[in-house]
Amino acid sequence: MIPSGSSAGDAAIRGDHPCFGCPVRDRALCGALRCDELAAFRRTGIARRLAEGDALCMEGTPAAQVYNLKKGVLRLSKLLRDGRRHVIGFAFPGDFVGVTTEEEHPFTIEATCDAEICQFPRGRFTAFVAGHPRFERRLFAAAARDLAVAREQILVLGRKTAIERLATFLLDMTRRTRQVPGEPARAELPMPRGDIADYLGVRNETISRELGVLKSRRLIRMIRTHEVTIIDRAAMERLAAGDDTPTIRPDRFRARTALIRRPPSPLQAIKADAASEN
Amino acid sequence: MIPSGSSAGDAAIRGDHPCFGCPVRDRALCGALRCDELAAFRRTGIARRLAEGDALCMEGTPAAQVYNLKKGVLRLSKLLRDGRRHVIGFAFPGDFVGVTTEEEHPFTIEATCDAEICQFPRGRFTAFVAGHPRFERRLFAAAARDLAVAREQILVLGRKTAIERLATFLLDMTRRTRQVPGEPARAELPMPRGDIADYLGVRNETISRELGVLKSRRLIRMIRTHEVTIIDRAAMERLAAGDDTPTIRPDRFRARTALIRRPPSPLQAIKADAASEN
DNA sequence: CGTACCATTGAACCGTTTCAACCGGGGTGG
DNA sequence: CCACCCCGGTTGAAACGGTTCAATGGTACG
Repeated sequence: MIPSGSSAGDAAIRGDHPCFGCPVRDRALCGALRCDELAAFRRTGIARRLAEGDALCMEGTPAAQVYNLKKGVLRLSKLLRDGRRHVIGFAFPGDFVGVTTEEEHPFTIEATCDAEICQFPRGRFTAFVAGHPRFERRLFAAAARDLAVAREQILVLGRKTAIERLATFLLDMTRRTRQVPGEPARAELPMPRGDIADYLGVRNETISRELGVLKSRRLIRMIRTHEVTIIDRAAMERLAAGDDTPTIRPDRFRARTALIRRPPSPLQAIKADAASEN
Repeated sequence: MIPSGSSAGDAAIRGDHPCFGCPVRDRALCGALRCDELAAFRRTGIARRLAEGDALCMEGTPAAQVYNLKKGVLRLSKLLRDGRRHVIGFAFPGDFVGVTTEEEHPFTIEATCDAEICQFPRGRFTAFVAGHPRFERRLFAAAARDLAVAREQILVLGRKTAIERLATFLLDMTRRTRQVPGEPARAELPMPRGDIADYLGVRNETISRELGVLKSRRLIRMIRTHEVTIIDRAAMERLAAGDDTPTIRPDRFRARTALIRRPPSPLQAIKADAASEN
């Protein structure tokens, strides 16, 4: 709806630029800034390194900072009062996290492995955003993307079986993993099984078991504990989309609650929709 | 983070204004517009009435229109390929729906009961937004709220039990229902049980059963099929927050996957977080 | 006054969890 | 240097929560 601002950072960054050598300089929001703007922005924050397990912020604490991930993978999670944890999502290099309109962080952010970030005081970040509409548009576009992703995950958690969730996740992870052209798709899984389980709303034993099933069905191959390759991508896509041909009970997966009460809608809607785009 | 623009529509709308008598004139995005701006905006779209079950748009079809709900409740849903349905959310008066950065509608939007909407061609809507920063800010704020809601729902679907999901939903619905001060909280449920079930990721039989449990536990009272009152709000809040005292097996709900690897973080983070806000 | 549809209730079944044992690699200390 | 331990991952067996299938009740509507 709102076009993301075109990249403005064509000029090469020189050695004295604070973002010199930054792996995400062109990615994400930073890419929307001119060289000098970027430098000014960068100087409002500081760089930090995180070890595996370090927490950036805790759910419920004041949201005083926002973070830009340069390297590694972060885990965003929420807790129920009795200790049940759910992983809302993972953040990858280039992602901004901790950006919220609330006063408190809505979730805990931790490193699943060694990571590097830039960290900006919220007030200065907000002020900078307000002064740079192109940056603001990108931020909006990122929020819109996050929203679409979150709603897709709602579908995953609300209606997919364990093996379908896992297939969906593995396919997602291939998009986050560097691919070798011509070779079967790889998925690196930098987080422990428990994190994947808490992300997919199942227990880690289930992740192990269903990985085993995918393996025995020849859909994937385990390279290492934290790396798989997709052997039969088409079958994986079908499985993830909820269009599997079940092995055991052929009648189990037929239509459940389809019920679309009335197709697109009578005359009125068709006329209205077709009539005017712009 | 980005403040929502202050309401600009103080001047009363006169009888010749296209929004005269509109129940959501001050709500939502419209409230960000001056009287004349609002009139201009309103004239880019048309009003429509929907009967229960009418579809506004279908998942996967081109997103040609955006809609502003004036009256009634809409249901946003997605389908898996084999027909399993999930309700992503409900829309209430004042909500804008169908706003997306994608080319296609990410979900189907239908009326759960008779409803009234205004409908705007996407192109004109986008153009109007681009020309009215205050409006755009509100849109961003709405997206941020939707994102927070979606992530809360992820927690619900990922980790809560059926009865906890239902308690969460009923409490949410009290916020969307007009309350009588001094009386126990009411929740109107304008949608059928099947919609609630598909929203909470369970079957409608489960909704019936768990409503029965809440009733027998004296937490709620059923007024009619589509209205309940909350008798013990504190207990409901505890239940919804995952802090229930289970009746059957006292040991079942103890901490599960708590494991916060390292508290807030070592020196570095404390210093950094405390040091600078703005 | 039937009929259609939603809601409720019952009983058997199944997918996932729970609990427990075991495996294997990497780091540590004797 | 190697035994030991620790911890994440895997595998097995039993239990449970929610589903599935089926029958019944209730109510709006033609």
